[in-house]
Amino acid sequence: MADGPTITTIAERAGVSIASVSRVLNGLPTRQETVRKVMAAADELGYVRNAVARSLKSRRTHQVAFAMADVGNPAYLAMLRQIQPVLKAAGYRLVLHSTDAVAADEIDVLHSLGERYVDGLIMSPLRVTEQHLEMLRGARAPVVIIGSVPEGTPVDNVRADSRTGVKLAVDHLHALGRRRIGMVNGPLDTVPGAARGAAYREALETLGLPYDESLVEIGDFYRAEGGRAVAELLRRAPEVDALMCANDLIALGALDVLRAAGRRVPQDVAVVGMDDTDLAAASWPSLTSVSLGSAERGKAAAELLLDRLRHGDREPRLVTVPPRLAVRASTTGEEPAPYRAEGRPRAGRTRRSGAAGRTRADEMEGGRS
Amino acid sequence: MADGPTITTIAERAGVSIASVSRVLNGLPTRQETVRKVMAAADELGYVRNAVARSLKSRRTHQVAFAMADVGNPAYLAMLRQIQPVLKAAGYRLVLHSTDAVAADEIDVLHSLGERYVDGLIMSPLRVTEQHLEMLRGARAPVVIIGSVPEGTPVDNVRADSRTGVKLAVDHLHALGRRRIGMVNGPLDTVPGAARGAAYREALETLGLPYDESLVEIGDFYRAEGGRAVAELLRRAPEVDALMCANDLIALGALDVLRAAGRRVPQDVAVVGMDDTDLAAASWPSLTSVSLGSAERGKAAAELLLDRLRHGDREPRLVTVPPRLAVRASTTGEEPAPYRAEGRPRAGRTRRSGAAGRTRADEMEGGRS
DNA sequence: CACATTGCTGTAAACGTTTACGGCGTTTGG
DNA sequence: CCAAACGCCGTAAACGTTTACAGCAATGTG
Repeated sequence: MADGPTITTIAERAGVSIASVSRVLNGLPTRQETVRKVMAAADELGYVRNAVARSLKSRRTHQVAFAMADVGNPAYLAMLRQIQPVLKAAGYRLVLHSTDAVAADEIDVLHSLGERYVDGLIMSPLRVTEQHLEMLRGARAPVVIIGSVPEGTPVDNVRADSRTGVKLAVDHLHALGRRRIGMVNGPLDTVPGAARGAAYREALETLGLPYDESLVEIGDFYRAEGGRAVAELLRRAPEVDALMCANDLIALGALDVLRAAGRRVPQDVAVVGMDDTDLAAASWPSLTSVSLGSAERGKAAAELLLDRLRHGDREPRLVTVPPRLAVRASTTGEEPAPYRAEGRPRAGRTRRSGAAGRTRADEMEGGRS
Repeated sequence: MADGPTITTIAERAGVSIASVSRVLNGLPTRQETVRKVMAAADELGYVRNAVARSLKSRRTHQVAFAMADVGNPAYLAMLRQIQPVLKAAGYRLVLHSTDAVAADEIDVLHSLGERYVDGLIMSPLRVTEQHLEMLRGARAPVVIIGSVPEGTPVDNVRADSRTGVKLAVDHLHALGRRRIGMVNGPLDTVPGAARGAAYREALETLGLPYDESLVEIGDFYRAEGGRAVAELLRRAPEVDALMCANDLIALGALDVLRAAGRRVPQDVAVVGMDDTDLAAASWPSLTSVSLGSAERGKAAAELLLDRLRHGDREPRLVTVPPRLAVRASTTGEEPAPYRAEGRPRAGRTRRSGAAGRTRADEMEGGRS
């Protein structure tokens, strides 16, 4: 790991000044002969530009930070998946922060913008406090917030429309004949929790259904907590015939508990998740889920930031991504068409009755087809 | 976004030299009075240290890169999830690269180490070519490879033991009475593809089972491709009674296609995945999967790198993470115990026979319980 | 009281670039 | 043939830090 070559090394070897080396390296007009010498020297030495020195001088790091609340959450990962290629294509590197859903960490990240190790930041805060706003107003680099931020805050903003999203889902359930539609939510003091809770209430109202507190249960945005909340809700309101879950993980927990309780999905209880993550398609029955456009939001955020980095002075912009309902089996019972069963489209399905329930491993004996 | 304060600004305001400011900021011995003045000035100006300048001088960026092959792959995400907190705790930032499984991008990342924008790199290459090795030998910063690298390469190395992993799975299937065990693999010119394919063959041999080419199908490490491969395999070898899938996504594709073909899992065909991702637990039937310890490997890699950053000259180290078989319903038919169905442990499950198959959405009418 | 020691501080150099500026040699125009 | 114009190039300053070194005042020692 011997000290790498610098433009000084190259200059010496090529017999020119460091200014010339720099000019050649940056493609500024230079005599052919000099270009040749410098290139040769650079090649022989295996020279690579020092990004740090370059950043110091140019005041551009070509790095962008993305602060996600939770590295485990598929919704944020969907954003990440879109953000990454957009930045890469534009020649930016991605610095990844995880704030573990704690506000102090989010503030830390905003504060650290002062260190100028990135040119901008994309952040998706779980809650937006007054302190957040204050830091945003004084931020030392452009910030894009994924989530909602009060009008007048000098940052670009990408929003989901969870209100419409929840309405889509509730309307769908209503159209399927469900009338006792419960909700399983995450904490109400988070931005998504509050928004989704309110939207649920509103959607019921629009449909003329009563808002019944016993049909609402608060847990957290994780599978186990979601399951627990559903168990509680089932105990309290056994007549529930549909569950609006505030995210897919909660919905998976719901499926677990419903299965254990012997309730059929969707015949007895229909289930809807939110975020339309990979898990929704993987589960069985596959999960009807409200897509809040995480991927699109990520992409939009990255593009807003890049644009802002190019034209620094623009007015702050607001982008709202419309929701979409991905209808799957957990409400309709209809599994989406699988891959063309190439070469084996034998019509009559060999479904047997007692498909589930055997338990001891050593009872198994593969029934050849 | 007015130009932020620098130590020069502070020095002027506090009436001291920049050297003193720096000393105070770094906690070097200084007169109380000076400390007070500097701190006051720094506070009033909202000073934050410029990380770039600091890095240039100190030759330490406090950044580490993680190059993953595919931001969508849950196995890499599991690594990421462990790497992130380890680095954060040690005061390092994480720069995330996605190489999209193309070798040239991996080489690029290795090359870019010369820019010295990170202190070290963790990389999980899909294949290790001669060019990789050459770059690794000349790398300008410490590298940890997750995957396998020939002995003598001067990098730390964290390996999974997929050979034992596959063996665990095949033995498990064999113990369940399966004798026609197929394999659905990814491309053989990738490191995991080659290793898993060979391990499968070897495991069969150990058990005295014949290696039958018609039971092996190559697709790619994704769900749709996996499904297609399984459809093909079913057509060719309908008697197959177990499928060893080279990762969980392929296994999900297998479940899709088996369901569509009316084969029951596990009664007709048992399915095993690899990587034990979140998807394995989410699917239904839940997926028996070989955990290759992605999380543990990520953690180990991060720790190796940090250690290397502290003691630069150490011998390269090799860590092998043992595999584990997560047994679930896709082989035993036994769903893992769900959450204690709090307050509703009604014993007899109300399983009905025709649980699946209704198709038209408007046929639905929630049967209240 | 002279001198060494101690404790703080400021000046300046360095990290590796980019870039404004001036100088020099060659070409061009009158 | 001289002056102006032009093309290249090198010197030096700057980006914002850290740190070696030297200077200086106050203290301690003989």
